[in-house]
Amino acid sequence: MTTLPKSKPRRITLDDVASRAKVSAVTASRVLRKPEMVSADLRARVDSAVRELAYIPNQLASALASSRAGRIGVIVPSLTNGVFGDYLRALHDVFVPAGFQVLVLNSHYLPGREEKAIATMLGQFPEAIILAGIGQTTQARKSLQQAGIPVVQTMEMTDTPIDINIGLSQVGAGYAAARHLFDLGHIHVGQISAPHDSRSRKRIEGYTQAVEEFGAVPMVVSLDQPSSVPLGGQLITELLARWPKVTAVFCGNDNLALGALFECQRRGIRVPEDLSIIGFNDLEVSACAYPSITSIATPRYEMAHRAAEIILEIIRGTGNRPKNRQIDVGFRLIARESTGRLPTPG
Amino acid sequence: MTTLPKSKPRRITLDDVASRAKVSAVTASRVLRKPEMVSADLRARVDSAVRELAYIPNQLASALASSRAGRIGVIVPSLTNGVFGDYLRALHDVFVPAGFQVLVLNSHYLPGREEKAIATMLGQFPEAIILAGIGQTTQARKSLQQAGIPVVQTMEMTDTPIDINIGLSQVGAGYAAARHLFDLGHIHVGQISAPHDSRSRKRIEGYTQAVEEFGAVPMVVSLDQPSSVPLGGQLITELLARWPKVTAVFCGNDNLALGALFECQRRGIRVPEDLSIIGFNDLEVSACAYPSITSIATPRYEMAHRAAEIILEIIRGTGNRPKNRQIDVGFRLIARESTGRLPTPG
DNA sequence: TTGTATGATGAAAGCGCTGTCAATAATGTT
DNA sequence: AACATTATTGACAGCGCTTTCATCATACAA
Repeated sequence: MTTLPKSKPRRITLDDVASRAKVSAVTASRVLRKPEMVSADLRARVDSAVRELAYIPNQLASALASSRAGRIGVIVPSLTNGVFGDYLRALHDVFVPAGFQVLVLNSHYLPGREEKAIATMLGQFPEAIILAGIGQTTQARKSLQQAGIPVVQTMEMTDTPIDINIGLSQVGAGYAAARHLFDLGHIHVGQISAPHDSRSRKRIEGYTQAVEEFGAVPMVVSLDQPSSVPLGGQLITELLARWPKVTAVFCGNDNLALGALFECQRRGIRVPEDLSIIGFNDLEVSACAYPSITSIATPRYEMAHRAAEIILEIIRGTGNRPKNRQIDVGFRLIARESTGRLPTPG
Repeated sequence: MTTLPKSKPRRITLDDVASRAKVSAVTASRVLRKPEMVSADLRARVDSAVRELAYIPNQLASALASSRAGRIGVIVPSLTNGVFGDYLRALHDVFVPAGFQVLVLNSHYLPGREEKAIATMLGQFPEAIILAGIGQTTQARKSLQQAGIPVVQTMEMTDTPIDINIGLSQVGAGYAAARHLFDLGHIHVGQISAPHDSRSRKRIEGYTQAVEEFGAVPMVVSLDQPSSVPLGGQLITELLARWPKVTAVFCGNDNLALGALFECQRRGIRVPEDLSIIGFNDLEVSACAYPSITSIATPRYEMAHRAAEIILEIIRGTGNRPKNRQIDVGFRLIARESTGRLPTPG
């Protein structure tokens, strides 16, 4: 293997800037990191050298030398799921102004992929890691604990957090959703979901609790696929085929609810007169659908925002961890047009 | 400032692995990078040391030393917009198996933010950069050209690519959408959009061309906001208030189309009998909405896939650039239920 | 047997930057 | 005037890894 004749243009380094400004490299570095330590004169010289050479600092070298990468690692199970839009936005809103970079990796809802993503992330020396969910593999937990950086598990609650846990009770929220339907007088309450992640399964658990409490029969249809709007149509079709008496359905998330709604419209099933539909997550679309979709609002933005603030405090502060390592941000039922009282016959 | 008493646990390094395996650091490194160069005996010893110590290589150091970061920089204007879901998935599908990491930064549809994102990205030593759109600032173009790495501009076409351009004619696609409505016999064809990005504006341009060609009057309502489903409802309301005779509308994207559809349902406007609606991008939801929404399908997955493959070839290949630096991947009109022929009165 | 490819291993030298600490100049104090 | 204090600046030594390049066995050919 010989070197290509194409001479690769050498990149501008700090030394180039320094020699152009006729100062030492250290001074040039300081102008960029701690300008207040450098006299106005030299600072100006360095600044203009930076500009003239269009110098871009090599973050790799910087991070290696200072062992502060200025990075926050985030691992989410999906980039396309609207749920993580608000979540990521909140993280950016806090970290970017604070001078941190947010690195996002996708676990595709697979614990194995998440483990790999965590290893990759750790190799980048992040200063903290934020995870969605609590279902990390044992190996992953170990690596995270060894890393000695703040780790925040979000979205759901656990009694054995790796480090810090901020989320909400998915079982409780699932229970609340089902309970809402029973409270409206429904007896035959179904459930559809794409239990790709443990949170969906927890919500089913909550549903089951409510069903048992009301002495009803659980009717669950689920397909282990990525959740999507069309899937909601498929699932509701299956549910109604299996249990024609169903008058209300709890959909594992708002996308499924929307798909279910469309399918009902297509088949002339009136919502909520013939079938009540409740979703989960309260995506933006649910409020403006027709009919608007009842949902459980999860404070995703707030949750991520608080996670980010806690991390910042730990990183910059005295290193003290917050007193309570477990924070429950709760949820809220938003009743809309898609759920209605079961009409008493006659 | 004193050192914290909390002794930070030193991280496992390659030297730790090497000494545990009783080999030199170089050998340990080779076991990880080029295992075939090391004898089976030593390889086994190093491998088990890696496992026992749960060693995670420091990518920063690795990248710095080899000046190959193994990273591809991607800058998209939005993470929540479903359009970029397929796009990012395609990039992952190609790059991850090839041993590259995909770094995603968000420009929030702002050229200034994009310029900053490009600078940040360049500071990470990516081996290639993929951009959405062609509207980079002059400064950004300069930095990119200087970087000496492959740069791919996607989503739309330009005659003056920074390096490589793969996309589709947004003007042409906008024209096709409007034309479809005129061809169905409509005369009063409106347009609604959230022209946050230059692509939306190009599509309006295409619409305007078609309008002129048919000797009709352009009727455009737009709000410079992030596009969303509810916004579609607002915009259609405004459009119908201003031009009540409108019988067909071209929505800048499928989210707006969906919002418009819901608003019509709410107000008892029948789609397509009273109003035809065509969207743009062909998101998954459009096919299963009721009525299903006519849209222009853009080959986002294919486009990103080809971009990724071209980059891989350049990086690993002889350094030869492809012959044609401009690739048009086209688009496709998908007629569905939401657009119909204008009923001839009487 | 001697010489020479071949393969496996390690020593040393950075990659580009920042932390530390020493050196110097500028200022204030008695 | 002699000293102490403070503000600037630079020399040097790594951060953890990879890339030469030299070294040493080993295997092969003559």
